[in-house]
Amino acid sequence: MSKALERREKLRVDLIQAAERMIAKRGLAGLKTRDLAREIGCANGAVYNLVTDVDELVLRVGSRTLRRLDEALSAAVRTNDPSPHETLVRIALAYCDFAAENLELWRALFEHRMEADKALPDWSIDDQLQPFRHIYQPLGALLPKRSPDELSVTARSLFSAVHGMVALGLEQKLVAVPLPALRKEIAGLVRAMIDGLVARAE
Amino acid sequence: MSKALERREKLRVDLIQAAERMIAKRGLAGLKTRDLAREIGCANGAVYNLVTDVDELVLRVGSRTLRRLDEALSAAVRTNDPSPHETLVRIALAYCDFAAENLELWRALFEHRMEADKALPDWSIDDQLQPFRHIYQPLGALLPKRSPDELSVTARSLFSAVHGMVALGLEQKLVAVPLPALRKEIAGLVRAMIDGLVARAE
DNA sequence: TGTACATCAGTGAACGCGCGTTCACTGATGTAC
DNA sequence: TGTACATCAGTGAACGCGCGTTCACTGATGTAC
Repeated sequence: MSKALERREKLRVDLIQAAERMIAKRGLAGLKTRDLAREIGCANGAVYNLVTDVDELVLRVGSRTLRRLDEALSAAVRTNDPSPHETLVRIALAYCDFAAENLELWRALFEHRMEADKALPDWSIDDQLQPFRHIYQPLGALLPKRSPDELSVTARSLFSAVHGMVALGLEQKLVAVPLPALRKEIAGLVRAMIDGLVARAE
Repeated sequence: MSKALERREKLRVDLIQAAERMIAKRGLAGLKTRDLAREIGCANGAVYNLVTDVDELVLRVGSRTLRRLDEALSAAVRTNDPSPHETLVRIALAYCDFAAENLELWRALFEHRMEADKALPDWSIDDQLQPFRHIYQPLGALLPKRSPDELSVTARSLFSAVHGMVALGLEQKLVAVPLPALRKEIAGLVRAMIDGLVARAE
């Protein structure tokens, strides 16, 4: 039996990786069970032995994406320049770079919607909260008088603002912004935001 | 013939308004030609005499939404306090309020994607650029040394940042943020951004 | 070691649903004489 | 004013496609004796 379980587990991992590649290449809407089955060498129906749902599959891929994002942000935090100011700028730029390099996977994080009645599993919710903690620390150093709750809220706002710039910047719907220009804009606005926040806190 | 044309034109307007109501109520994904036809009292096929496409219909609704957004922002600009600083805050809050009050219509603006090969018609592109001009003016007053091009870019960034806060704030996917708290956050961060931008420009 | 049996992963055809779009047809409205 | 004809909006059944999911069946793997 152990051999069978192993095989099954390997196939499950294959499936999730194939789904990841497929989303990365063709976007969330390009994810099809039949193509996945062909890719990992099994029948269409077998997918449902490995995973209950396409929804679950998307969430598993999302989980991997969030973990990689988390690593990218971690790397941006631990660098030689420990100034919280510059750390926050690096985090913002790392976010921008990650989104640019993983465009479709990153978009999938926000595009995906569950049916109204189906709840997100706990492991997925957990994943989604991780990235915030990187912002929380340096922000606390800059705004020492804020309570943990206030800091959470501000961290979230800061993240949202950067997210907005990245999202519309990479959209390219109307105006194509070259990536270096976008990075420069983000760095500038993050510095301005932090300056302003610190000045107002004094 | 004029009678017929009039009737046809009225039906066209009915159709677009019905589509608007339907998106507002059920979201972009809830828009169905058969429901629309029933709503305006004609056969399913007749829709295609009034409009070439569902895509066109969505863009027409988007056009109306953008026009209303534009009005809301205009109203935020012309108030008794002419300080560009506070004007920008009012614009941001007006954007937030508009999004909250027109949640699904506002979402539809960003969710809708044309098929890759089909281009946006000119009138639609035009509409989408209008809202920026409200930010441009007061921002120019605050940053007099910037060139028009630089100002455009900064205006866009500022808009994107506010958009991000509104988008994630209204998402409610993980953490539900009450609207008043969101407004306060936005006002705070916009003030900080502007302070920072002005300070850095000196 | 060998045989009978049980389990369950794997198969792929078929179900089911939803929906945008088309199309042959009709009937009301308008025009020509 | 009346008749024949043309036009074209309006009809709704049918097409076509895509795709997630199910399900009766098979065959390989593992267990009991």
